[in-house]
Amino acid sequence: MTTLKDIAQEAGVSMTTVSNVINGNLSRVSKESAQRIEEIIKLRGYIPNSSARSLAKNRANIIAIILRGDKDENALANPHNAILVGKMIQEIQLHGYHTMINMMKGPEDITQSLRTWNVDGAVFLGMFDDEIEELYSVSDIPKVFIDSYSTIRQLSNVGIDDFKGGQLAARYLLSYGHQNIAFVSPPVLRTGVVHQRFTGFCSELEKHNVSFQKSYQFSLESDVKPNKIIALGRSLADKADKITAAFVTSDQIASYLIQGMISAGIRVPEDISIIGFDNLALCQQMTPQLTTISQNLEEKATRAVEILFHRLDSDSAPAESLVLDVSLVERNSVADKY
Amino acid sequence: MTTLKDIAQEAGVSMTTVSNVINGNLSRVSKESAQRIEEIIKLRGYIPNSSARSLAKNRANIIAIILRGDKDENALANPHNAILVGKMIQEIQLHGYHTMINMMKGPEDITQSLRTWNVDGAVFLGMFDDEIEELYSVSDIPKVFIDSYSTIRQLSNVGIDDFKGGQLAARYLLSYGHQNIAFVSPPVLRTGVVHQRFTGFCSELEKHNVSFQKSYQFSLESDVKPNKIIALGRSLADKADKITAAFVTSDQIASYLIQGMISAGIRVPEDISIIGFDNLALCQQMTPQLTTISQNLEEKATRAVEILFHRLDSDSAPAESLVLDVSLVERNSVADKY
DNA sequence: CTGAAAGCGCTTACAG
DNA sequence: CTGAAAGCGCTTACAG
Repeated sequence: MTTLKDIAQEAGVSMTTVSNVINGNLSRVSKESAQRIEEIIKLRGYIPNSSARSLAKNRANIIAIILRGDKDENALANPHNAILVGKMIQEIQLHGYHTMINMMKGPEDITQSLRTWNVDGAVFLGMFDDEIEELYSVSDIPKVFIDSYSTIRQLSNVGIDDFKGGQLAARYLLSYGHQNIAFVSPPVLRTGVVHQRFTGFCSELEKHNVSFQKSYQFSLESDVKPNKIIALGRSLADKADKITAAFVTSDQIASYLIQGMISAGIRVPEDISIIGFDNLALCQQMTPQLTTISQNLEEKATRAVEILFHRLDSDSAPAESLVLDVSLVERNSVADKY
Repeated sequence: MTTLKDIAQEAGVSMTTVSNVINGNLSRVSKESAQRIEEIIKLRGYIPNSSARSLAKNRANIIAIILRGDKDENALANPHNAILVGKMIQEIQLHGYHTMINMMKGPEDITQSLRTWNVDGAVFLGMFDDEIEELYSVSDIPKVFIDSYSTIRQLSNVGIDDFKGGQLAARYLLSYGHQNIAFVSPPVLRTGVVHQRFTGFCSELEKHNVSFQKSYQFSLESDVKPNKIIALGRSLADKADKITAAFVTSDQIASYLIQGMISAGIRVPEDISIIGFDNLALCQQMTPQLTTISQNLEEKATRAVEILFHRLDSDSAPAESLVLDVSLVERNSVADKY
């Protein structure tokens, strides 16, 4: 393996000089030396050893992406996460950094990975609010969160207007004459995201003097397995004489819910209208195509990385938080109340 | 930051001894020393510096996952890739290693990442056959490929029986009386996978004395955009008087194709039968639910990582290759020929 | 069972 | 514009 030392010897200069050209400090090197060194580097196929560099500089050129991974659940099987992660990797690469990925069980083992590699910064996905504080106390590298609601002051977060999303869904359904609307989601309390959507949804109903019935709220177990959702779809189908529409907080869940309804002989949207959330590709792959609240995942990813690098570039950079807009995308899963 | 040296001083022993207990060489340390050192490590929250270790040992405890990323395409937007990657990360973590992810443009920039970090091993996804050779020449760390068909001898690959997949699809369609069957896929030539499926498909037709018509083969541009697929679906719909079924080499493509057909007023499976490939969750989220050739992605991921670690554990380990089985999953997208 | 010391491949004041 | 040398935090023969 050829090292910096080899290059220096072959070029007849000191290691300092070689190091300077590698790091682009051309002001400290004569044009001729620089050129000669560049050539030799190319010729020998020299690649600097990042471990050595990281050790000397005390930083690694690595960004960590941390995914909340419940037990043996594959976090990337969720398209929402997969798209975010994929896009972030691309962006990180564009910045000339490397990406390390972790599925996190608890805050402890995360710090471990972060510190052991001198990771420069990290972005966290799907962290629960109570875990965030702990993360702050154990590690002081720049962090940005995606979709977290936390009371911590200095938190950098990129999220969407979940409250508005709930409002839009309610308003749209109301405009089609629906009053008896079910709300279907993962456990409301566990994440701020779902809670906000729920609150926005209810507030819009109230504004129109429609009261939301507690009994129309359906929270899935944290364990979101298709079978449970399909079963719920069937039981909603039984109530189709009362409930005429449902706001479902994710397209994924909506799709299975609809399958459950169909299998129970209920038609969407003729018998029950459904509106989803996310605007995944799935919406256009299913029948009926799904009306949904759209969020821009790619932008969410891009912005998160952008903010992280702002903070890396100057450690005095303030904590930025961003709330991206959402909008309603009309397709075929909502119809007039029968 | 507390270092190994700090621990050694506090424990009143040499760095050698501390290093030994950290690395589990307990045979070289007295029980008492070991215990005392462990305690101090815990107390101080000491975390070894991986860069330093990597530099000294010349290996990093990092596995790289390399994804083929066409230009600015998000490789993880494809569920097939996302599931594989997610599962591999989990497995790699279980082995106590860290995961680094790269979207690859060309073989050169990959070697760069691999070598600069002293990566221990790498798994490659979706590599084209011609790129593999180059990868072999530029880097000699253990590699395993997923779904590659290459003529290289010593290649470790985990794949599925694509040929059989094609056969199963053909046989099933034939059993429903279909003879005029379209074959829809990404460009056949570019990847061995699609080619094999096509060959298996044709061979089964031949066996039943049905000849496959060249004009029934539809290759999408390498640029697989939904709109193109939907357009193809519409044009297939026009031919529904001749073509009665289609074998589509991915569920993703099948779903859009069906949307195109539906929008053209053609029913699936009544007018045209469709069979997909992969058995993604999507199959159960769409209507009609998709009959497909099933492959076990999680196992593919697990096995790939397993093989990689075999080779890490003993460098004399032979190149293992694995061909996982496929099977047909019957759902509702295939019907008797009208 | 234990430790002194060289070495891994870089970077970075500092002096010139 | 250039270089000698210390230092980053570990591991590993080697000697005892």
